[in-house]
Amino acid sequence: MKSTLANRFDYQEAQQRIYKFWESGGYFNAEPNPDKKPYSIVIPPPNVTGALHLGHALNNTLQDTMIRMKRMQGFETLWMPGTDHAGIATQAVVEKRLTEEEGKTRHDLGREALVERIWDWKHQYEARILSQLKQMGCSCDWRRTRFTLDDVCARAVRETFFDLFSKGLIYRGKRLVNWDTHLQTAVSDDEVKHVLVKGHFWHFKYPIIDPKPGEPTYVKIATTRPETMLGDTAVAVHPDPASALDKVERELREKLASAPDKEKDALQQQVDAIAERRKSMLPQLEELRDMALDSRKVMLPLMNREIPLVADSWAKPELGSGCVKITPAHDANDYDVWQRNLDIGAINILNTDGTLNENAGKYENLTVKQSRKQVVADLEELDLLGEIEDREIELAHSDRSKTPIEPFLADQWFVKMDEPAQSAMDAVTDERVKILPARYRKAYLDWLGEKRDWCISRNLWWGHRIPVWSVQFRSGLLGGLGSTARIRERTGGLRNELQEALDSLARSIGLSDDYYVSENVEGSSATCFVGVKSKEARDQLADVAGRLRDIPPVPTTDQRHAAMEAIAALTQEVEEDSDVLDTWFSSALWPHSTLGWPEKNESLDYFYPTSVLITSRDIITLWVARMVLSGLNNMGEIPFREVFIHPKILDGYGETMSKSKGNGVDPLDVIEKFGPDALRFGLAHLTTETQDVRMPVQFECPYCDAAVEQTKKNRELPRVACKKCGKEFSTQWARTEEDQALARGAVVSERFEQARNFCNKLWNASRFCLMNLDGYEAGTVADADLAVEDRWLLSRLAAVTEQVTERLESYHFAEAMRALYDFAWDDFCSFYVEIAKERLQNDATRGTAQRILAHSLDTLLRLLHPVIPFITEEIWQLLNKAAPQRGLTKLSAGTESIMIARWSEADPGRRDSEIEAQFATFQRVLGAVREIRSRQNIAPKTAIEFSVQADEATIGLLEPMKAYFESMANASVAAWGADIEPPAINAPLNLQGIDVFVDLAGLIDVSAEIERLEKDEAKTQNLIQGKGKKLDNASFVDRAPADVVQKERDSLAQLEEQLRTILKALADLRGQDENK
RNA sequence: GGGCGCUUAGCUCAGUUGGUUCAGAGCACCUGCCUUACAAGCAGGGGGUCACAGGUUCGAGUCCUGUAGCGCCCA
Repeated sequence: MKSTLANRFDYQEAQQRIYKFWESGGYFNAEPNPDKKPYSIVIPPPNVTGALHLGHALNNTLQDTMIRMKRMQGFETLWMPGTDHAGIATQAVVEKRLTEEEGKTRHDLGREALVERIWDWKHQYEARILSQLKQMGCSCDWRRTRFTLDDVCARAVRETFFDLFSKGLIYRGKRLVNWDTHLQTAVSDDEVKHVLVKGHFWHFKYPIIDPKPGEPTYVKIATTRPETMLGDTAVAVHPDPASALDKVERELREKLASAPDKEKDALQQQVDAIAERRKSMLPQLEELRDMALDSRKVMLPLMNREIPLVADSWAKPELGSGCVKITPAHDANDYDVWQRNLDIGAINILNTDGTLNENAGKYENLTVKQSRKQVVADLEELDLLGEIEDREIELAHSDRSKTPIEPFLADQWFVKMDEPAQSAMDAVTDERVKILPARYRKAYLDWLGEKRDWCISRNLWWGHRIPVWSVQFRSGLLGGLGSTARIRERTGGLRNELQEALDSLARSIGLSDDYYVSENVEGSSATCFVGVKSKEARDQLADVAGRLRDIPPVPTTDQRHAAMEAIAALTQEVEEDSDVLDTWFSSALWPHSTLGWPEKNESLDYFYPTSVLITSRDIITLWVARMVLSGLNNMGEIPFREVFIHPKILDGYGETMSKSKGNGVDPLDVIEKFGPDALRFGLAHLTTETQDVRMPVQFECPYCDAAVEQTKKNRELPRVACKKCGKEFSTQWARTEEDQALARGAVVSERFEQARNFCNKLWNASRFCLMNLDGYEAGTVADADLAVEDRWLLSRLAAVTEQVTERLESYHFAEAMRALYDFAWDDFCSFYVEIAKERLQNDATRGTAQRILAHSLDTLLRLLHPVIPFITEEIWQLLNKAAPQRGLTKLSAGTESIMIARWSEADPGRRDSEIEAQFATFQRVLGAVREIRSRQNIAPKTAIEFSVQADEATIGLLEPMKAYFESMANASVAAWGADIEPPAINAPLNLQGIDVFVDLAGLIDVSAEIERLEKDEAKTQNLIQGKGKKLDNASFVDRAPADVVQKERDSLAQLEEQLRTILKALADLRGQDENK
């Protein structure tokens, strides 16, 4: 075995073999087990739009690390995997491809065919994503894999919708939505990004109708979107312009009083401008206000529509003309004005595709852009156009299509948020859900605190269809006109009849309570909505709809037939809502829907609430908050006890990584180059408490492996030339055949090198152990048999075990990695293994050294396994062969897989600060000898002698380490003691309380040594001076704690001692120099 | 406009409850080593006015205030 063990871990070969071994062992599987405590995590389902990137890799590394540690700690551990359908994003990529490759739109294809294509896409990317996770080593229970659009999730969605619907928490309303004219759907506020663009500010004049003498003949307004004037329904003026101006002035003066000088001028100018306005404009604004109160009107040009002047505080007397046009259907602020002045009405001038509709008169069918141009031209013609200013405008863009958003009045479904939001806030405020790091609590609470109703409908085809049907009653049933109360009574009766007929229909196929007839549609007495719970119930309504369109009914039972006839007698049209639900509506249910809710089952009971959610900060509001409120609503219980928010990975320029920018890193490229363990260790090592980490990325030349720095420029090119070999390689942008023919340059980061090197170090240290376990005899080790270095290592091991456990459990991943890295490299490899080399040569010491090596390697592997599972498993298997039984005080056999080995628990009894201090002294002296050796350029093969002057206690500590100075520094002790004579020609090095002298007879580079000592002298002088000053400072001596002062005094004395040594050595050397 | 962060070595980052032989790590750089686990390594070394300005304190990279720059989120 030992001779065949390669000096590098072949992760390419081992990766699949080990993963299969785990899977076939069933170690990933979780089943409710009353003898164990549950620990569960649901994966933030990656969306199937594309493959995973480095951010996902980080996210999943952290989850797998926690899962693997908890599994080893004896918890029944479930990591629930799955993917998300991501409505808009996925439909958009498929539609885009459809256009690019076939020149077709979704309408050419039709709903069913498009959805089918999206399913194809989903299958392809889901497979890719799951494969990526597996290659990373993720230990999910794959049997349970879910998709937000699968049957299990769909059932949970329908159940939730039906519940909220029948509680009256879901309603339909005309609301201003962010309309994406390209995708032709509403998008949520969170999917809108504001971009600063260059635009204009156009000033218009609207004539006043029948001005009285002395009154103005027109009002001036301004807009950044001229075409919206076609939908104006009012012009507003402030109801109390005088006090509004006063208020603004007061605020400005306050600001002025405390402003720094350089801002004073600008503020003063603003104050002056207000004063000027009060003089020149206030009378007219007050007059307009009076006219508004008198119900006077203005003439909307081009449309020749009379629209009222209204008094509303949205008009700002300190800005522009003080008057503002009101377009309720196309501006959020104007919409609010409408809500305060309902009489003015709202006129929608847009079609869903962004062209103007019939309400725009002669501008119908023009695009927004065209109509804007035309409106401006026509107003100019009428001499109603004022000045045009250049201005930068924050323009809302759809994050999905990158096209400008049009505010648009549309029918949408909403969830009332007051109560759900409050419940979700309470859960965090009272810490049933802990958000870590705590600073993210604020974002969560602030957002929920707004309690804005949640728009849950999306005008898409890909997603959960909204389970609502609109029903129109037969007109004859409503009777003639009557009072509002009469109509309400009558429609109420019809709804009851319909509900009864639907209940009967449900019962006829063995369902119950699957329909809920809601209030009438806003403004209509003939139409109401029916919420539908189950899929079966939905199919019944589809049949009813067919029956109403005279499609012959399928043969059926009498009861069902009767119920359908009853419904048909009541209704003349039954229609399914064509929209789908916001994706977040289904992902909000993820923690319980994946466990089978609403079906009651053991897994749900056992694993819910989950233990922790690990995610990144950009979806705290979109997802985390909604999961909490959905969990509380459906389960009556929070979905997870903790939320850990990890950093985002940015590129070297501080920009987020993304495929569309070309700076995205594919985890598989990193795995190929550095291995899965290095990917994971590297990512965990980055996970500090900061909110972002930077990762400069490079192209890797496929020909010569050179790293080519990625720049903002070359990252967008289809081909890049290697800086080293000059050959060109292709990038992700390669489209032409010529480009694609070139070898592809992967995008990677050097930041994984450290982790790769660490894995290699671990591999080789293990290799060393394995090679030296020949003749290993299992057995416990008595404390009396432990050497200094053994006790030191065991003390360190106990400390590290405790640190790693504690740090991982509190999500301090980087700190845990640092502890492991430092221990494995510095303590275990650089010292323990080096010392062991000497001991392994000696039959008397060999046995104990082997046992400690086996035991400590065993422990180290277990501590590392959650982060670097592959390499630790491989070594574990080898160790099982070389040393099947291991343990210090109790022997036990290595488990068949390290995955199911017991997590190491720190033994506080092994902690020994004295031994650690003693060993540190040895390390310092050894370091001093090595330093002098190196300074003097003494070849490693040349043996040297050194002396140590220190108190007897220190020498006593060093005594047992004597042999190791020889094996580790090729240096032997000439003399050591409290009172020794330094060698005649020596290089001294001062440690606190210890002087090390290396005998340099015949070896010395005198001038180099003098130079070094002079530097040392200066440094020491400096320190002495600093300390002297400090101790001369009466207030320090008086006010600082006594022990601090004493420490300074001791330290000064020591420094002075050191200085004497340096000066003496310098004098000797200078003498030596002259002698030469 | 509001919120949350960041600014420490050429680069990417650590730095606990404020205490001068702890300003540190990895990469990069320099010197010397193919020392039988590891050259993806070993032994050493150089390199930082801790963004800037104030303040609190006997003492500030660390606490407070302000300024500048950068990033992200929300309006």
